[in-house]
Amino acid sequence: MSSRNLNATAASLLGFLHEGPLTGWDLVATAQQRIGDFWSLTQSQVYRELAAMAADGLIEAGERGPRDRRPYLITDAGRAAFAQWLGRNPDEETIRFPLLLIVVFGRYLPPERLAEIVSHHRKLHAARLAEYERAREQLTAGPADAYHLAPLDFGIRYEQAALAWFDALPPEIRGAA
Amino acid sequence: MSSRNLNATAASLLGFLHEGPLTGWDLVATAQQRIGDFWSLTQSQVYRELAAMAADGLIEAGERGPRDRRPYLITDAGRAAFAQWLGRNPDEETIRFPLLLIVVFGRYLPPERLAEIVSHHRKLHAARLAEYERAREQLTAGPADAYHLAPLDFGIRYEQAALAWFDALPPEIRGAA
DNA sequence: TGGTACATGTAACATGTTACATGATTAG
DNA sequence: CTAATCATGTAACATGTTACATGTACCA
Repeated sequence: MSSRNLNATAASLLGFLHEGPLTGWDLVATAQQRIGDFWSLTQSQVYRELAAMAADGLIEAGERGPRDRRPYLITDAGRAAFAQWLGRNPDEETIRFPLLLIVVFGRYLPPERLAEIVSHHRKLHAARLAEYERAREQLTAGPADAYHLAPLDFGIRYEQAALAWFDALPPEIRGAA
Repeated sequence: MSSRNLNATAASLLGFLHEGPLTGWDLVATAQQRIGDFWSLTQSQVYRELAAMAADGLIEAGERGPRDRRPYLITDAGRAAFAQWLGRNPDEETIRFPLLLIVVFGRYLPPERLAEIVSHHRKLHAARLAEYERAREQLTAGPADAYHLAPLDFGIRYEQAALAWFDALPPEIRGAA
């Protein structure tokens, strides 16, 4: 019961556990699929948070199943902690964009190399946009779920804005016309 | 000379030191102003990286000036390390967007509260857009500097996309019409 | 029967955050 | 003379990343 206060990663795990017991492994997969586009986490982190939350009484481990699967269930204390976290004003987003650092210091790089880096990243964004659009088709095929659609819609708008930015870059950065 | 390889934060400090010697304090201010919108760093981190880079021979401390100001100058090894870092393929950006977590779990929150949170964040984004636009006016007033303008342009497009997203949210999330 | 995917966990380290301690200089 | 700002730095801790160790079950 060390009772640190909940971070967003731990809180998200509690969120998923509202839908039923899940193992660490399942939680990693669920989180990557459902929030991975705007909230990254690793397997190590998940097991660490699960151990801490179990110690704090927010979750409880069930019996081990096949392959040592160990499902966790949320407790009433866990539900309360989640509700408390959810009602707080969330922090503003942080963006860490290494490519923009390269651009800022672009004068120190041979122009062709800069253009190559930029063009490579444009491709990555185009691919992500395509992926998001496929995901949206899948989501909108089933019953409407505004809460899942909204973040995806953000991703789509974000990638569209990014592509427009790439295309508007001046020749010093983007390379030959 | 422990020679870890350069992280983006340390590399950025080296980038700024190309323009002349700066103290830790100056570097914090410079970094926050020039790259703070897409690469956050704290004062603690800067002093830590400076100590590490000095130990690695990438920078050298000059004589202490008034108020114990301690300017650092980049060495040839530092310039080489920077060039090497700059030429690498940068990682993809990471976005950590707590508001989207709240939205994903929005079904567990009273609708008015969700709408309130969302509306508050919309205001923050509108304010950031206004700030960026002011900054762009200032930048475009002087001699054109594509390398600084480009990241700012990204910020503007990003905030515009964000605002459009807010305005397109369905009533379940955004609140009453 | 051998490879792949499933599953848990630890260790070590890098990075990021918050708070504090200390003192110098400047402006009012 | 006093408050604000400048300036350096440390300490403690939270979070994020990478690599590894161990073993299970399924499927071709």
